Amino acid sequence: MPAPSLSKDEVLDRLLTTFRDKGYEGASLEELSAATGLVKSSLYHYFPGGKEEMAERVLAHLDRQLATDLYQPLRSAGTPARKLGAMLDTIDAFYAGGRKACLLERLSASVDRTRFQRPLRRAFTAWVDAVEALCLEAGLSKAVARARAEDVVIRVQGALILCAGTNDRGAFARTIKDLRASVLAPAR
Amino acid sequence: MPAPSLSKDEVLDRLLTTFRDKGYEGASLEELSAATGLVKSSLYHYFPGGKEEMAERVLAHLDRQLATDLYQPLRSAGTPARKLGAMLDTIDAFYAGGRKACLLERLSASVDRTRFQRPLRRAFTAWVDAVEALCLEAGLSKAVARARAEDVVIRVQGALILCAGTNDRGAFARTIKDLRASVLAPAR
DNA sequence: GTCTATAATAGGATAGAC
DNA sequence: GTCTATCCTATTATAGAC
Repeated sequence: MPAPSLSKDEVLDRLLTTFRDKGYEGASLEELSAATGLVKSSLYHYFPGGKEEMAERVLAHLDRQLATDLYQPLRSAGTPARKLGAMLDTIDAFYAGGRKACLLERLSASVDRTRFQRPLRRAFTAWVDAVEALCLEAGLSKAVARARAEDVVIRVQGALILCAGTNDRGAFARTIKDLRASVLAPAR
Repeated sequence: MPAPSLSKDEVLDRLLTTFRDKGYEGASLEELSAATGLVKSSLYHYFPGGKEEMAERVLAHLDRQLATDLYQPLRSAGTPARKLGAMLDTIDAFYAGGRKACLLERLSASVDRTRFQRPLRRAFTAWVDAVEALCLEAGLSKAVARARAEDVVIRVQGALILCAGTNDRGAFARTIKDLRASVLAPAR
């Protein structure tokens, strides 16, 4: 009898993990197959467009996850400070304290990046926009809010790179800690 | 007659460009061959260890370049403020205002990254150390200097990611501008 | 929908002539 | 040192049975 297959979301989760860990070109169909338990031709059944379609669908999947887990809480009730803290907790957990890479970064660096340009831009912009709204809610000016929001994304991404490069998680922890204190601080 | 061959440094420069633009797994021998004008077996003559050795040697090449162009000026005569400005000018030019990726980031993200772990760590550490020394020279405390130095690398790397992801150079320009004003500022 | 089997090609690497 | 020619394997992708 056929093996119990994973739900679509679970398949996308596993593909996401593989793309994030190996990068787009580094993730072979063999590995994507092993990760999902689906043989190659089954993957083509779900994703007729092959690897590119897998990455695109994974990106859309991540977008939905982030909307639910990261952005939506920012728009809920609660003080800006508490919501910032919650977002940074989520980010810290999501990247396992700097141990895990970011899919957006991995796909931004892929050879086929132009194929993913639009969704990547959307994803990064959504993140910046959500933090900007939080900064505005906390009373910062439009210009400062935008800069602070961009800076959150920049420093999280940069810290992930430095951690991966030095094989030392310290920089990520310090960055998160610093962001907790600085993002909503009054403009000087 | 044999085509006039490139100097070793020129070969390494071209390989560097290819690895930086395509990433480690994205840079095929075909492309590395085209970039250098050397046929595949000629590349193996120079680099018997194949692609891995190419990347390692390119990394060492970059290390020498950075020592000369980025770190050495920081230790020369001049005020810390002027030297910071010069470093940021060099960085801005080196990454073409955010258009070009960073080789260190690309190799940190490669599947074979453990192979490059040691030189990558060395390279990132050298960069942080050089900026830290500048901060100390400017009178900042040891702890603040270290944090500021790490932050420079983190924000440059992060800004490159955000620019690549959003296809918009603005964030890189703003980051460089912000670093000019903030790196050596007195601790609050 | 899932599988086995296989095609078609690209990738990394080597042999050996000049 | 550089080339042509070739090998072997991995990779993407497809055909077709169940």
